[in-house]
Amino acid sequence: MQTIRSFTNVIARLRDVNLRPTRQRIALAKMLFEGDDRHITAEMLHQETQKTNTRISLATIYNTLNQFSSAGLLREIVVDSQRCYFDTNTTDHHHFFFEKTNELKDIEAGDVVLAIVPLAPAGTVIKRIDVVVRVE
Amino acid sequence: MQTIRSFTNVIARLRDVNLRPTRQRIALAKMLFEGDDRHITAEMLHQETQKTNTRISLATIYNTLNQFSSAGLLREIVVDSQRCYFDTNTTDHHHFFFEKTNELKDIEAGDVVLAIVPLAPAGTVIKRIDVVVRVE
DNA sequence: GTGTTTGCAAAGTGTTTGCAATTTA
DNA sequence: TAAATTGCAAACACTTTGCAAACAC
Repeated sequence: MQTIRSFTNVIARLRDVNLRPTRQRIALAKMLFEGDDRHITAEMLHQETQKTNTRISLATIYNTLNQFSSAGLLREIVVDSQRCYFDTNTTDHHHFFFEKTNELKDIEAGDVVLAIVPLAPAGTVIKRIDVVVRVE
Repeated sequence: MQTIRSFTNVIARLRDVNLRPTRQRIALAKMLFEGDDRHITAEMLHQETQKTNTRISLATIYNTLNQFSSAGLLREIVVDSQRCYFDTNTTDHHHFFFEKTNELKDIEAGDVVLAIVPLAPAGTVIKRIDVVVRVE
């Protein structure tokens, strides 16, 4: 059965990263990791839980997003100094940011290629290169 | 005389963008636009004013940075969802962000080159492409 | 003088935290 | 039952705003 399989998948995924599969984490993981890749904020997720009679406090959602992010299940995207966005796609890729709607969209791999990558300043290591194409 | 010339330059620059050259704006413009390019936050500028007996309220600094930015005198850089950074270099260029110290550094033009630039999604126009190289 | 700008204090956002109650293993 | 997690409310950090006093022209 689809629901049972995905349920156990989510639990295994949480266990893998040493997070106890609590009711809240399972519910959030299912929302985040089943279906297509998503770009979400804490507030968006919170509203989504409320529509589905899953009662999870906003504080727990913030904490969970940060835990998932530290565990490598999510990736934080910085595009706006007002809000934290998280991406369920943790592979290397870049984003369009729609300034009118505050929405994010993945750029297809291959549609952005850096011809020259700068050397990290002495004593440092490149952790990540973020390319944000701001459109309006 | 150096001081008088720069003083009048700053005033002309403010007038150019239709901002009345008030005591506060002149002081901030001098701090920002004389000398080398800088990456600053409101709080950093505020501390700097306090060290030089220039009394300017934090609210005015926030408002002034936003006005300068709208006027094209500064450019906002989004690297951290906690703080707004402004860059006095408004020409096209990219940044290193040092995650340990929260500092920004320009990447030399030519050290980042996009080999392929994505097409803007239908109905949109690219406003800007930001490349942030996060180092640690 | 008239309209603009400032500074203050208050309000507003988004996020984190301390702690008692609850849940997981 | 021991350790981890949750939810609440309070605290936080950064930023904006309303409004009276001060300033620019």
